[in-house]
Amino acid sequence: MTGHKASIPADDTPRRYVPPGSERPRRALDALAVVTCYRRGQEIRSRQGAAGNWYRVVAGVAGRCAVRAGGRRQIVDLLLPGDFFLGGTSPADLHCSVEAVVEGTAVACFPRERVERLAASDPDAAHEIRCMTSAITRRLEEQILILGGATATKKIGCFLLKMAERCSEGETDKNGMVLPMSRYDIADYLALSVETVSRSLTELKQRGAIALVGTRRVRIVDHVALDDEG
Amino acid sequence: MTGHKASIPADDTPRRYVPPGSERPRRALDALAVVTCYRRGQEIRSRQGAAGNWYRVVAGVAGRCAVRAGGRRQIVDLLLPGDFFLGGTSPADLHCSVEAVVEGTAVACFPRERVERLAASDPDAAHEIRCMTSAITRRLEEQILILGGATATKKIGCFLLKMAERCSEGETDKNGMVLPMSRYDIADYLALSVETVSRSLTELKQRGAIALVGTRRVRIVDHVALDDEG
DNA sequence: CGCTAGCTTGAGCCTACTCAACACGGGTGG
DNA sequence: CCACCCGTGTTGAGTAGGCTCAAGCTAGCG
Repeated sequence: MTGHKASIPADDTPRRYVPPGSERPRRALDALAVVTCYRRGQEIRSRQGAAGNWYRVVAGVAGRCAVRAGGRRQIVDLLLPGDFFLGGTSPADLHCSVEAVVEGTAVACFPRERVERLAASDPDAAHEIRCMTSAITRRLEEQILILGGATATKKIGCFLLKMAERCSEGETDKNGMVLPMSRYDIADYLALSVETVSRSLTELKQRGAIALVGTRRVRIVDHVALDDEG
Repeated sequence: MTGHKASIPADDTPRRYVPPGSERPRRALDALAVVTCYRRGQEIRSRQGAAGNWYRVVAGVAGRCAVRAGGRRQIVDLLLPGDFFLGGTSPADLHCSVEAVVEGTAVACFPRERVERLAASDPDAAHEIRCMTSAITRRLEEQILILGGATATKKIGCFLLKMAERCSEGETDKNGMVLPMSRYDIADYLALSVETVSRSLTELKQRGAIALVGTRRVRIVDHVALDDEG
């Protein structure tokens, strides 16, 4: 497998982030947000009480990472802008952290107690929290289906479809989407080796299922060929 | 892979279940429960509105199953007594169902609207619901870690450890635990072939990491040997 | 210019899948 | 009772897919 050691970046402290004007507050929850900006590879963790805080990715990409025995990294959950996640409550014993996958990832933090209090007083907010958790569950289940896939090429295919659908807000796919992560990150996300990721992508390209512009930009040509049976 | 087609059992309708005396009502939620008993392989689905109901396994084992192109079954989430799950909100397009893994699996159903109403009025119940969802999330994340494991033997090892810890309530492991599922089910749960599951178990036995009594009863001898690096 | 990080490609090996055969136990029906 | 079947589990032989190791290639940057 990869064995891609978690790269420790320059350790300047995360700096407070000024929310851009395009991000308008939408819900009662947003009043609680504290947005912070992280460098690539930097660990995302609030300064106040570690456990149970809610987070939302505002920009960039984050990943919940576990490090296995042997130094292999696994990205358990990949978080794109708009995705919520719960910090601190890691899978049991496994050493698990959340880190920024791309430079300048901005993450909003919602302190646990304040969320709890808001949920207790505001039924709408409570309902929204339940929707957030069900979105998390759906992501994880889809990831399980991808990981259970038979071959590497099918894993990559499903991954690309899922990413296209998750990235599609913003720029519609005239020229395809930009993969927001390196081959190494994809490998750690799909439990493959980097070489296999690269080979599968070139195979899909030669098959005519996708088109690659540079290394990061992907345009999906044949959706059916990427689906579970290709 | 397995290709173990979902076996269709005799289709008598699920019959109402009389809760045994040992199950005392513990929470406000339990007042909403309707317990039903299912035969092995039978699909678990409430007669009233399909989507969004809460469930809890009372006895037996249930599994959230997806069927891939090619007929392969994958058990996305394995549910033991005490585990909650949310019905209906399947992973997107994939045809997904919940079915009883062992004969006589009893499942309590909590109708969606009533749970919602209870959550809106009772902060304690709302908090408990949040705990249930975080338990679901933890299960799924651990499953992702297992599926991302390098070799089949490590997958099986982690699976056995996890099962031992989840089954440990009740009979402590004097003579080990009883695996509540067939090799086929384990294969579909870990995305392996049945033969590989069988081979890995015998390998672990010969290595002295586990002891097998018959086919279903497993006693874990060397916990460390089963952990991620063996 | 050299360095590094990211990406690709090749060669060889090893693991897990496939196909196949067989053992075993519990049904069911003659 | 035995014969038979079916579901389950194990084991073997051969194959194919992915990992490892290794080399080379590009782009960005000091």
